[in-house]
Amino acid sequence: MANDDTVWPEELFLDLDRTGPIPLYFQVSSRLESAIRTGVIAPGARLENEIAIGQRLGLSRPTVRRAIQELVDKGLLVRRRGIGTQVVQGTVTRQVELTSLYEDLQSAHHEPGTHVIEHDIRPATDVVATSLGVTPGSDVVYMRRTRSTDGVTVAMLENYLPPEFSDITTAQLEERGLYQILRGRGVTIRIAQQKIGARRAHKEETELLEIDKGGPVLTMERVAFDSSGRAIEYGHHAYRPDMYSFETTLVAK
Amino acid sequence: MANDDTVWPEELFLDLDRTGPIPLYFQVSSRLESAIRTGVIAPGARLENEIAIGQRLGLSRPTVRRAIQELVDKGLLVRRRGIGTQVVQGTVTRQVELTSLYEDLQSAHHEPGTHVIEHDIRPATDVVATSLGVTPGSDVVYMRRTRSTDGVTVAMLENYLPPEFSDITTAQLEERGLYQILRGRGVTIRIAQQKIGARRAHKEETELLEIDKGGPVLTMERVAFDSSGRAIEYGHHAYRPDMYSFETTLVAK
DNA sequence: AAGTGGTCTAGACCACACA
DNA sequence: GTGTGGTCTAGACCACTTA
Repeated sequence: MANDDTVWPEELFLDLDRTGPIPLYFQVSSRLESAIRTGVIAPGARLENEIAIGQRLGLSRPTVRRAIQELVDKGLLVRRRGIGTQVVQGTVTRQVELTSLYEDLQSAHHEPGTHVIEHDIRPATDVVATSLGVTPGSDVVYMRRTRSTDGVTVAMLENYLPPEFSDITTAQLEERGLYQILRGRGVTIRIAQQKIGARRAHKEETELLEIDKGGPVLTMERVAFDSSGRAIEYGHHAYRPDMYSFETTLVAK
Repeated sequence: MANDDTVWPEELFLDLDRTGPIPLYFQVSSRLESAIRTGVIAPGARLENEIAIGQRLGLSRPTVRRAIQELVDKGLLVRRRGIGTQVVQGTVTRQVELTSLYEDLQSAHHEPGTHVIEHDIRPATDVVATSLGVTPGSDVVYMRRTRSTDGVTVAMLENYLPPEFSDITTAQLEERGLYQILRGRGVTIRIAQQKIGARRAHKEETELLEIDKGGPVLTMERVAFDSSGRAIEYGHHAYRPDMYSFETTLVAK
């Protein structure tokens, strides 16, 4: 038995709720995550082995393993067979998540704003029809918006949705993020395919985003699917590169 | 019991190897994945329930669940409680993986080439020192390379490594990707933090990447860590945006 | 009411790293 | 050899969806 294992404050895990709807593995992993992020458990610290943790918390090994696996997948912990589990040394940053830009900006404690430039119903071009899985020429919902934070315009967003969303109002779009509106209608985005690139700003983007003439924009093209795998949204977005970038943490399997 | 479940060809899973080193869940998930990608199992098709699959294959439910979970994480399958498991409708693309550009290009069936412009040992600037976790001013390995495919230069790469890698030769760098060299030395990259953005090309990039003057480049900044969580590589790269973009599939938890 | 995935248990054997 | 994580089993109960 190794004696240099980190032993975290007992209190951290003593009030697990076995009756409520929150899974035990999630209660453990989220508490462990905040302990790591706040530095209560230091980078490089070694955890006890899985069975010992299980005994300490009164949980079976698979449950403990699942909690640890969550944090391994987030890049906060590293497991090595024969060695043990350690807190990663490197800086900890947030994952790129499946949220809309509005929520990204919101959670970063800024004041997001939206302006709707166009919002109508129009026939689907071939590219749009293919992405959304509708027949070319059939009606789709189109919207073009700008997104600003603290008064500065950071992005221009063009989106296409299937016709069943034609009752979304312009006022709703100015108030909330698109994904928030969809969730309010019981539609949850589950999978998104994104392609990130760069190009010169178009004339209109130059004006709206206050970019120097011929300057660069960061672009993202996305198709999003709901829980049943049906395409819900196709969009291409242009971002002011000095105001926005994409951060990711990749974990190798 | 539902009778409209997809039943795949029995042969697909009848030769599971229980003696070899390949986990059963991996054998099942990889076969299922290729069956989906080749269209043997159609988009939208429904799978049998997990217990039935287990009986069919002679596996326990947790093992079957894990195999399915692998494909859910890749965005190929969707699971809904009370409903079942279905193949996603949308187009299937490949995940952004933790590989170097060299291997990305290689696997896309192109001929990658590398040219080393600079390769030396120099004192670490504050940014580099912070990223690699070394003391500012101490020696680090520096390299600047261009990467080409089919004779066209697509990227300019600047990288910094800890001093223990000072014996990597320029010739090695021209032959193989950096990550391949590191793996050959027993160093495996496990976690990487990336930041993707855009800016105007610098003068030298304009020439090397044959970009119009003042044109855009796609940039990536990365810190990579090994299995123990130690920083192994810091780099910032510039890509020709008409030749390269980043594709990702995001799956919401 | 029946069927599904979501969670959890209490064990077991194995491969790998290290002293 | 000892300790670790990696895999696997054979059950159990629950929550949710659909009929």
